[in-house]
Amino acid sequence: MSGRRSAKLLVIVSEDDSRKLLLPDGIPESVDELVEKVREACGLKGKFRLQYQDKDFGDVFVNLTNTGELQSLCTLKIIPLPDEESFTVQTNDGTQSNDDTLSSFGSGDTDDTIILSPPGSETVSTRNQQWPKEFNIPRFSYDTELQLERGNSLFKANGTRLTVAPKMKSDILEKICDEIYKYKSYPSSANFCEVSEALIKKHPCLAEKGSFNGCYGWTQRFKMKMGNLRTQLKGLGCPEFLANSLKTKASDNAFPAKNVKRPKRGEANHIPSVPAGVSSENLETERLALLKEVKKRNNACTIREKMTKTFALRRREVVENQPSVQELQERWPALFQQEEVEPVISFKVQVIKHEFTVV
DNA sequence: GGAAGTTGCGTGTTGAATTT
DNA sequence: AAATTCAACACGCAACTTCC
Repeated sequence: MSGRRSAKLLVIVSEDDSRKLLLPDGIPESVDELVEKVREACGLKGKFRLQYQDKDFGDVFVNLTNTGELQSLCTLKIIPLPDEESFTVQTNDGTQSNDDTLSSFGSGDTDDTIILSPPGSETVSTRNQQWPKEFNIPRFSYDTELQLERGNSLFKANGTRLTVAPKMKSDILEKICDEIYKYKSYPSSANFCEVSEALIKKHPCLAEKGSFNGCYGWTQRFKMKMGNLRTQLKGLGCPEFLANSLKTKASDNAFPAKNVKRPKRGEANHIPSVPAGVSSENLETERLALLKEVKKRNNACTIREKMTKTFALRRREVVENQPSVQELQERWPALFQQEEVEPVISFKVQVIKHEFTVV
């Protein structure tokens, strides 16, 4: 049991905000009491749940249902929950902030599991944020913002809608698709719909007259812009899209899609970018080093670190070369160790759950 | 189970707007 | 005026869904 002895806990409020929580009366017996203590100490508003590091599962964060799991010096993580009121944090200087990082830090989801993010994994993939509950419309260029401001006040006054000039349209499409790309390269129709609804909610002067929801045209434009963006990125050699390219795989250039299976819906074929400052040669050296490390005992930490580092190289091999299991086993023996398999299974479960929430 | 219809994606192209 | 950019369109195809 938690006992009545004083306790100290580390509370991770957000990615770059961790705080020490002193509990002179010890760890409370109920989770609700503890939540209130954390809320008071950190100045939190809105709903959140707590997660603790579970020793049985290699210190991954697990939802806290019983304070008996805790001891002094344990680490707690705050997971903001979707709420009618937005989640806010009292910063150390007393001001309140609605921290954007929170939405990316916590899952912001109603799932009971967390996304496994081993240390340093954020450097492996450039896209580590889940699709937001409410899509944030980015700031456009000064020109566009000025016109929108005027347009919106005119719309308020007499319902006049703004006629969007081509330059302004380009600016809106580009900025929004850049924002979309932070989360997904293949958003669903529902995603596009959310984005265009968020756009006309923020800028009502952009609503369209003939459209059933006022933004169908924008939805179509975003779809096309994302398609054009993918083509553009593929042209620049972005491996994520080269892997999905039909033309590079087709023998018959006249009909590039002929006899070439497209990836199934939801299949990412994702190849993450190589971390900045790291070359493929470096990664190959790391792979060779890994071959030696797996032969040593009690070496899980080093292996995990090297496997994380070489994730991009491994994905490239799998997607581009489609090696057999045997080849993969020879080149990446650590991949078949229990420590590496478990996170993969967890991740797959996450992906499946995510697909269900999308559909 | 299979035919028919729908959706989503990549590709190539067009034409208007913009830049050089 | 020529070159470039980019939104938008048409098309072919595979994946997927619906209907019988």
